[in-house]
Amino acid sequence: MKLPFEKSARRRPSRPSFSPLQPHEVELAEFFVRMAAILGVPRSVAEIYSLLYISPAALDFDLIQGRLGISKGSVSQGLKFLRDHEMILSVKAKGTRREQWKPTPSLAASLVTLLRNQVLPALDQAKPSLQSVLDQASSQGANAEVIARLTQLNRWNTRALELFPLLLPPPGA
Amino acid sequence: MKLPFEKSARRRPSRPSFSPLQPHEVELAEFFVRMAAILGVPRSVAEIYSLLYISPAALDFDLIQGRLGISKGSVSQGLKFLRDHEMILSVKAKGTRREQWKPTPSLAASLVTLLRNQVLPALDQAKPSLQSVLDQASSQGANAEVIARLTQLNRWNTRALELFPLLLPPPGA
DNA sequence: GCCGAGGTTCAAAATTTATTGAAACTTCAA
DNA sequence: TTGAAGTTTCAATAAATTTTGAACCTCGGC
Repeated sequence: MKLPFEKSARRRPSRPSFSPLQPHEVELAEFFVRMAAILGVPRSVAEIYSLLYISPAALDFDLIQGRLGISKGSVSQGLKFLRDHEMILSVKAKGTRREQWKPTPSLAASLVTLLRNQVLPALDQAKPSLQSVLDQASSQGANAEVIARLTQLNRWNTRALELFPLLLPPPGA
Repeated sequence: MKLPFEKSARRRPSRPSFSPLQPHEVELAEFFVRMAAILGVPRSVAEIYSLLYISPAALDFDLIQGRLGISKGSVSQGLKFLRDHEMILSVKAKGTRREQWKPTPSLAASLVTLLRNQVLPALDQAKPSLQSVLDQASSQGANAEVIARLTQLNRWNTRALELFPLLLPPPGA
């Protein structure tokens, strides 16, 4: 299961004609990559975020691709992921067609959004299942302790569904 | 990155001579598997936990292996993981050599332990790196906004390291 | 409309992670 | 001690996830 910190951090070469990552940029990327890994977010996504995070100005598609030395596909998918979770913003300078990306102001808010998006649908989808599991267990005359556990699990699920939206309202709420 | 809920839940046959999982047992397992996946915990581990969770009595190694239809190695590693994160307890009946397993009383506490064990070492290891990143950025006269971001990241890291132990004291504290 | 810069898609390839099972280890009972 | 039940290890294999890149969109300007 990817026990803590084996030989991580294999580096990629930047594309020629783009400046390679500086040591401190690499170090920060490694930090983000490790944190992201806990939530199963792929390295390329963490690298993109990290680069935006440490860059003074917003970056465009080509620069990201060039400096990180990853494929167009990865950049596109990575930016999509980050966009979807509201972790980055586009700052399109007018008169140009290219998008420029920078991190959303609050990393904390970004994390909450990410978590919400990962956890909420799972809880939501689970709701009927959990009830059904409890019903089946009851009707089969299950042990009292098991019933208690399942009841609690249900209660939690419901409570979490109620609480999460309060923690950080979804966009447009 | 394992986008939410594709075709998950491929089932495994129980070993012959062990009763196959009941529908409600399967349903609960699917719930745990999905939740676990968010934290990158493998399906076999979640299945083991789920089975213990819904079983009226503590289960031994063979029963777990038989009913889930997984290998000895997986059972052993799964139990080790769950043990290491204090999510299960052994209830060895005296006069017998076999261990019997059941879930720790509080699932909530188990989760906190799991998180602590995954996150804390990462934060801890990151501390010097983050400081160094900040130093390098400063000495290279980085943009004020970037410095602010990095400073904040450092602050968070430190605060998290201080707070986590309070949330749930490590065993033996 | 047409063109091309700017991005997206998605099947195939590369990589990472999980699972298996046979061999090795431990421990208790006799 | 010895023997074998009970468990762990770990190299090999299987499965899952990520990355790549070439083909394919899409939109704004001409």
